[in-house]
Amino acid sequence: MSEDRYDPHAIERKWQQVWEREGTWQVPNPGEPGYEQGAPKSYVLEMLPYPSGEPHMGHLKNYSMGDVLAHFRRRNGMMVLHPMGYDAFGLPAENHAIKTGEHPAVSTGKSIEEFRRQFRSWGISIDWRREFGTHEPSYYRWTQWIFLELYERGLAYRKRAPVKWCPKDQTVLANEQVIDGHCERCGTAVVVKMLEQWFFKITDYAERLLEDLAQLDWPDRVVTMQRNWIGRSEGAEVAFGCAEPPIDFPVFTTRPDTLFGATFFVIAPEHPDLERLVQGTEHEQDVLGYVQQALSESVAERANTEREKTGVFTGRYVVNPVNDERIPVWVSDYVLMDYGTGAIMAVPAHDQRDFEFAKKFGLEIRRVVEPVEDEARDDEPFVAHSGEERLINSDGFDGMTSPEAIRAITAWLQKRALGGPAVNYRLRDWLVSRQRYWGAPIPIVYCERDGIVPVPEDQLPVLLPDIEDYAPKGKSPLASSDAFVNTTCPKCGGPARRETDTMDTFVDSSWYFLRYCDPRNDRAAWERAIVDHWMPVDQYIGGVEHAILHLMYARFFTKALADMGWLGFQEPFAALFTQGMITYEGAKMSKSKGNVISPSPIVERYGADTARCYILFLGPPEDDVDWSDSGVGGRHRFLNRVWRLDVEPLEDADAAADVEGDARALMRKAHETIAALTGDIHRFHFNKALARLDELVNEIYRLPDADPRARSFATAVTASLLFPFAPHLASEVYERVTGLRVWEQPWPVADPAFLKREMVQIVVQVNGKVRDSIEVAAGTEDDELKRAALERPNVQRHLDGKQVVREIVVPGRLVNFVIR
RNA sequence: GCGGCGGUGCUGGAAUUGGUAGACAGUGCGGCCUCAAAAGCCGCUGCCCGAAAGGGCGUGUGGGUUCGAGUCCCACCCGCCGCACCA
Repeated sequence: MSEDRYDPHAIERKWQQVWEREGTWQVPNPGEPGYEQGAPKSYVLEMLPYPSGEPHMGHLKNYSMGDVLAHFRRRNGMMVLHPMGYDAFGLPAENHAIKTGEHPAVSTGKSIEEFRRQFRSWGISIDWRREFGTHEPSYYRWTQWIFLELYERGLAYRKRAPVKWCPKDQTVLANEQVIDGHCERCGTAVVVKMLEQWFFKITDYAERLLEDLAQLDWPDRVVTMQRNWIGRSEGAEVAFGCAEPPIDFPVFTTRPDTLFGATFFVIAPEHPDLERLVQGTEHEQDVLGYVQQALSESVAERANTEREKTGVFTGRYVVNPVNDERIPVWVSDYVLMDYGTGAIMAVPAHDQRDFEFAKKFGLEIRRVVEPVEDEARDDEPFVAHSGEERLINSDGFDGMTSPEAIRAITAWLQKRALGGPAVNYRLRDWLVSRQRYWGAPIPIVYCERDGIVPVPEDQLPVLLPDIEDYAPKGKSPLASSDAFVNTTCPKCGGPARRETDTMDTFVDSSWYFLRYCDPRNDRAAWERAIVDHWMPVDQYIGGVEHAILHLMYARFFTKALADMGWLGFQEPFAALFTQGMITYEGAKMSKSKGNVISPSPIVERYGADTARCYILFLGPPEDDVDWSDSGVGGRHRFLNRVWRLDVEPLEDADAAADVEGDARALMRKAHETIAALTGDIHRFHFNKALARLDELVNEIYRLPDADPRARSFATAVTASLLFPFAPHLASEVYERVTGLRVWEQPWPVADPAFLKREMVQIVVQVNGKVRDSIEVAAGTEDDELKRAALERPNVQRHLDGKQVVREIVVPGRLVNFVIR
């Protein structure tokens, strides 16, 4: 085979045609023809791509990794589900439409076409029969159905609330889509607006989302991020009552032991009861003016902790339930509506922020917890909380330690129905309305008589209409389509208006992994038995940037749908691997920055096998790497060397069982490689796996005169192990050597008989420094080892007649002489 | 501030339990082949001393444990990531 050149394009075309023709990577559902009863299933899933432009290096890496695992698991006897689809709704396509007038469906369609073409050219082993885009009515029909299911159970609700608004994209955003006060998509500073919007009640699941993290085989840092995001904290809820007007203000605190130190009260500018509180008072104008100003500031400005505290007095007082003291109510933007109850008791002696506020406005600072030592100064708050401090100025609780007081005061409150133990979560409900065009319409109509009416299931999908003008105007572009908006009430038949907002695209991607199991079902979103068979995803692979958003939402959907009886499991992704990003010149690749590197020039020049191997050879897959093509040639050279291995056909796998000498060493190397590389794949050490194949191939080249049977065997092993990484070349080489199809062969198993070494190298140290090494038969006795070591001239020189005080022998490893 | 991760040649990286640091690759240099080039093949490529044999140093810094430390312990420095006026 050495005469002809390695022509990756011819080889890749050939094998892709075979797989295409034979449907090699299709996997049947249980009960369908070809389904192997009793074979373990494995669902290998890479996060679905957002189709914009063409694939970049990150996609190549993601799907190459997934493909290695899919192939590996198939050859280990598993039925592998390995599907592909497109997360096709979303802002970039819509913004493109605004700029060019090209309908998002058209630009998205083109992009999908290109993604599909390239994925196929990479030879990724996908069951293409299961492919879909989330923008297809046959898909979003069921997205809408899920919305209605959530609505029916009170998990989707409509509410007027302060929400994050992006002035550039002219749409609301979920909390999770606001990064450091800026829009996740376009980077514009986000502001707060009062709007009526649709929410999903993810907070009902906070505790379970937290608890079930324990059963997941996920990277620690992703689990930590989710835990932080859910933000569970234990404390107490305490009601502070206002007499005039009569309003109760509950607060959450983690420090009920400091209740006697509460000298004032602060509520957030967005607090729904604020207007009522100040109505008709002389402070009303001041307060409303302050609220106006606070709301006009960007979220980022407000989050700046360096800034001096601001606020105004409301003229009202609330009563501290532990001592009946009247304390003044202030409004300030340092209190967030997003956390707790939007109101706080201020304890300036023991909280940094309250302290700053009290200093600025001359409010009382009363210490109620005594420091253990005299470390606390009067010009700063005492916030330490080691458990040893004791209470003062707190009536019957004086002398208790903080932890004791927390329990005692909480119990005291509970007994009098003034409060009690409480758990607070940072997690907020998921805002899903978007005032944008390119998304799944929310399947709701508004009727003057019947109010909010869900679109009946048999009228789904609510189709996204074609429109002329996609430009955002502060409300959904769908609102300008009379034909869409005007409808009849499903209940009373009277005139009604459709909801014109669309759903956040994260809704689409919160259940796509379920649809892959049963993608052509037009009677239901899925059949439970089929989904229960494939799910959960056994190995999920994707970028760490989805650690919170997508992964939290998908978990929530799974739990909610399981509670409804549609699913028989609680967690969607049993194991997760987060790949590192491929940057270019230090920056994240993005179309807007124009620094996207496409894999296609490399595929065109060197072939897909080279591209796949190179992207996995770059380094540990979880690490970020800066793109450079400087090593592509090296991977291509390696594949070329595999191609040029000139060996005789291998009659059968045992042909080389009894070879001797160099051939024996080669056999051992082959078996060692099988053992080590198999472990590498289990641990996602793909770069190491490929390095081991380099070593094996180098060894075959180094021993041109070894028994041809051993060389053939080693070559077949190389092709077999290379297959998950470079499937086309590996198929070709394997077939030429063995006449067989490599993917139909079980994954090779190392033969322990070949792993045993008859000779081992023993390092000889003197005082822990390597001075020589000796080659001895494996299993040589310690005394014999020491004797052999002592004979070495270089060892002698270092011993130099000095006294050996200790001899350490590590079997199979080393001898160390300790001298004085 | 809180939480997490990391620091190894010129570069990407390797080194199960503490046991030959630098596998494998890239880059560079030298050689072979060739009319020439490409491709390929061979050798060298951590720093310092040495003709060589060999020796000294070396895994962010300082200390410790150990016969032996990239690996374990303590302190520190630097970098990256996540969260953050969280009550």
